[in-house]
Amino acid sequence: MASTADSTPAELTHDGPRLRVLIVDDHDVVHWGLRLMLGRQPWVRGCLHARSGEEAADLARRGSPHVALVDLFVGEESGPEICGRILEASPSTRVAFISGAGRISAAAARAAGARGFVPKDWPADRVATAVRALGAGRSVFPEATDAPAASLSPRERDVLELIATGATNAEIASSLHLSPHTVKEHASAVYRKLDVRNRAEAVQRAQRLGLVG
Amino acid sequence: MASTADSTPAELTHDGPRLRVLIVDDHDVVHWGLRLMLGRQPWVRGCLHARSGEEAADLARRGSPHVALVDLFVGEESGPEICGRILEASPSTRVAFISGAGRISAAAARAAGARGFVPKDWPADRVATAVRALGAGRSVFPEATDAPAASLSPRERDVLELIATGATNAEIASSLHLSPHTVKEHASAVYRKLDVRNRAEAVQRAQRLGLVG
DNA sequence: CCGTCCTCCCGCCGATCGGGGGGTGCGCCA
DNA sequence: TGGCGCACCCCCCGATCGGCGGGAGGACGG
Repeated sequence: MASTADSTPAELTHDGPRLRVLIVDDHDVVHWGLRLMLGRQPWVRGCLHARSGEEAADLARRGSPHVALVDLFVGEESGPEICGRILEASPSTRVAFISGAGRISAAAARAAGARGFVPKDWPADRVATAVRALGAGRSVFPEATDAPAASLSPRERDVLELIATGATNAEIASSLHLSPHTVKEHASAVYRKLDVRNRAEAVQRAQRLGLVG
Repeated sequence: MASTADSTPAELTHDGPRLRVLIVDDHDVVHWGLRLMLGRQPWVRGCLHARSGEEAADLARRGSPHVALVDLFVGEESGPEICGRILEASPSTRVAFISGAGRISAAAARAAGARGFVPKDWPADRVATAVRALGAGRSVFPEATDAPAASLSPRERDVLELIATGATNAEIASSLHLSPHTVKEHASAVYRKLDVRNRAEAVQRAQRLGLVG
C-alpha cells in the first residue's frame, strides 16, 4: 500500500528550495482555493495556473514546477493525458491528481506517471501537507483509493464505459468488435469486482469511483 | 425561463449596503476559492463560512447574510434541507445552490426556497456577478438548469433512486408497496423524460443531473 | 365543468440480462 | 515447466426488462 500523507505529519524538514506549484484546473473556484491554501505556506514560492493541457505543458516547460496538481477532468482532456504532457515538458515535476467527485485508482495514477491523489474535500492543512510531501519526493495516496477499481482490466473498463451509456451487450459487442458472449463475461467480471448485481448498480458505483465521466 | 445573470451585466448599481455572504460547503477548496473570489469585490463586506447545516443556520440567525451559497451536498445533509434551515433562521437571505458535478432543476431549487444556482465551473467574474445579482434581489439560474429533471414526479424519483441501487423492479415494488407493473410504468416514464433507453443510462444521467447521490 | 396530470392496477410478448457449463491462445513470472 | 490472469469464443436457461394494449380514481386549474 502506498505511503500516506499522514505517515509523516507536519514536521517536514525544509528540504532545500521553496516549492513552485502548478495548478491545472478549469474551475476558478478550485484555482483560487488552492492558491489561497498554498500561497500562505512559507515553503511555497509560487503558484502557476493552467486551464488546459496545452497551457499546463507550456508552463511546466518554462517554469519546471516542483509539484503539479492536476484535475482529473479538465474540459475535454483527461488528467492522465495532461500528466503525461507535463512530465514530457518537465520530467522532474511531481504530479498529483486532484478531484472532487471522481476517484482514480492508485495503480492507474501511477501508470500515468503521477505520484499522488488529493481529494478536493481534504481540509486545507491536509492538502498543504500533501503538497509538501510531494515536493519532498514522497507519494501521497489516501487509503482506499485502490480497492475494487484498480482490479478492473482495460477491457473491463471499456465494457463498463459503454454500459454506462445505456448500450446493450450486443451493441457493445459490435462496438468493440467482440462476441456478445465475451461482452457478457467482461460485464460479469465487472459486477464481481465492483461487488454489484447488475448494470444499473455498476454505473452508480463506477461514477462514484470516477471510473466513468 | 428564469432570468439569467448575464441579463444584467457588470453595471449593477450599488444598491445600498455592502453584502454579507454566507458560504455553506464542507470542502475547504471551495470555501477558500469563493472567499478569494468575493472578498476582492468592493461591494462585499464579509464572508461567513459554515461546514454543516447546523452551523449555517446558526450563522444565518446571528449574521443575517444577504446572500448564501449552499453546496448541494454538505456531508450527509442535502442542499435544499439546509436552505430551509437558513431561511427559517434568516428569511431575508437570498439562497443559491452551488455545485460541481450535480445539477438541480430550477423548479426544485425554487421549491426549496432558493433564488439561484451557481455551477462551480463558472469563472470568477461570473460567480461574482451572480452573487451581486442575488444581493440585488434577482434570481440567477443558468440556462438548461431546467430541462428533463424538473418534470420527474415524486414517485418517479423514488423509483429512479432505487433503480440506481441496483434493485430489480420486483424489489422496488415491495419496497414501495406497489405492483411490479406499476414500477415498470414509473420506470418507463423516467426513461422517456430523461430521454434514455434503459436503467443503466438512466442512472448515468441521473447522477450527472444530481438527482441521485 | 372538462382536460390534464399523477398514481395505481391488469395481461401479453419479444428482447435482454446474468449466470452456468465448456473451450482456446497469449504473456508473465516463478 | 506449470501456474495464473487476461482475452476471446461456443452452448444453454431462467429471470428480468421494456414496451404494447387496457382501465381506475383523485387533484388541480382553466
